[in-house]
Amino acid sequence: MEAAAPQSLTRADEAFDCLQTAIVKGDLAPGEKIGEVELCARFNLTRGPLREALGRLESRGLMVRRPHAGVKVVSVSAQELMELYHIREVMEGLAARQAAERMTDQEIADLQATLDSHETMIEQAQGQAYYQAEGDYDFHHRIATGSRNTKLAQMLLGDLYYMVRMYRYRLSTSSGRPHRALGEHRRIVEAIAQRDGELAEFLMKRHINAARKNIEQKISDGLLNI
Amino acid sequence: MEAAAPQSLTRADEAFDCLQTAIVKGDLAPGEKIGEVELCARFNLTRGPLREALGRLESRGLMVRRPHAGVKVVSVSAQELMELYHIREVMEGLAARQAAERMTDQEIADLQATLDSHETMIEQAQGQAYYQAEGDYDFHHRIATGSRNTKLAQMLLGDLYYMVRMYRYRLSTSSGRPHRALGEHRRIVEAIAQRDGELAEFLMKRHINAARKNIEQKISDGLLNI
DNA sequence: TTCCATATTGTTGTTAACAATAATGACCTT
DNA sequence: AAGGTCATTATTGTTAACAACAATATGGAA
Repeated sequence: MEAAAPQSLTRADEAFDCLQTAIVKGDLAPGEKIGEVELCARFNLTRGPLREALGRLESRGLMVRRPHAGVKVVSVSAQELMELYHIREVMEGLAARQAAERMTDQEIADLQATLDSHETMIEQAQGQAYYQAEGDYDFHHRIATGSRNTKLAQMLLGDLYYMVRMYRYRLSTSSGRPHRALGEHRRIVEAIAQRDGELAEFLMKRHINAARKNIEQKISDGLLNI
Repeated sequence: MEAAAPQSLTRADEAFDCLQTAIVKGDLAPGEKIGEVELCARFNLTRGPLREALGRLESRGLMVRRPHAGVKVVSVSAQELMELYHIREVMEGLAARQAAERMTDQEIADLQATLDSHETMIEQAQGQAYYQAEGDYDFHHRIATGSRNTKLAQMLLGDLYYMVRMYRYRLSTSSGRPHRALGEHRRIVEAIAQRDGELAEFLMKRHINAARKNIEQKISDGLLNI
């Protein structure tokens, strides 16, 4: 399929993207044992690039692979999901602090404008939580890159977010508390605009902590079955 | 070479380990462009498993690979090394906090015993900083696994430590302040033994922060050329 | 009927040959 | 002489065939 071939992208990269999005979207169910040839057929690939992609996925913790026994999508327990949020809390706290020190004024202005558009989206389509989820992702994405900490951004964007998003799709948008989250986003950006790194870190940590407790609550109420 | 074939380990894993240690030890210089066939010859591999290992290394940020242009070991600037320490600070702080909550009494006792052996090592072989470096690695390794946070341990042990160790070898043991570091280790373990997570987190963050400033100082003094 | 051993089968791991692309050098033009 | 363009070459990316291993099913014995 060379319909949407962007640029000189290798087949292995293609395979990697395909599989990653498939996992995140839930097209490949966690725990499901899946053969290589079946994957090849499903994504129009050959085993060489597929294997390379599989290795990368495994290295990122999205798949587990026992020698000669096949691969399967990793299944994360509720407990492990909470652990992911604990990691996010400290790492994104750091990202917010460094972003407050390093983002350009232009970037901060753009970020504020983004929040405005998120607000109108939420008001217009209340209930359509999809935009909120995307907006939330966009917000955290910008903070991560704004930290100018290459490795930090790489770990957040390349590792953690994919695992979290994997559950976002299944839980149909994590929080369901769009207004409150947006308010918290605004306060974080205000702190960044004032170049108050400590405050930005504190607010970001509290923000993610709140999100974690929200999910924890839902799970204990039996509203979410992971 | 089946001289030291431990167990049913796939060739790709073998290749991955070989390359990773070669990078960490400095046998593969950063920035050096190296061909696949040359790597195959050097490590007695074929291109299939090598390629898979290369993909994993790239995904972990230890190598960069431009399509059709070859691979090269990533070269990290002094600034980026400092960023790694910032990340370690928050992540290992979290690890220490969770370790204080979750390590077994036995594990804590073992950890204390390990510190004792480190102390005798330092006293006996003052100057032989290698053991100190290994001991330091061992200490942080135990805390990471003791957190019972799978993903956190994976990120620390699988990603960050390798990049840091890569420079340890080049700088011939980072700190050169063994006694002070050991004292800090002791206080951290004390906090863990008392199940004081907050204190353990605080002490661990301060410990890594001190290590970072130590290196920063050496760099600004021109004692280290990265 | 249940348990174990064995052979089969289907899978993964590996290898080597093939094709495509980018780097390199020579030649021509300005 | 300097710059650019084109052909060559060497490297990477890909493919398909081969080998090895593990899971499974079948048959027999207790």
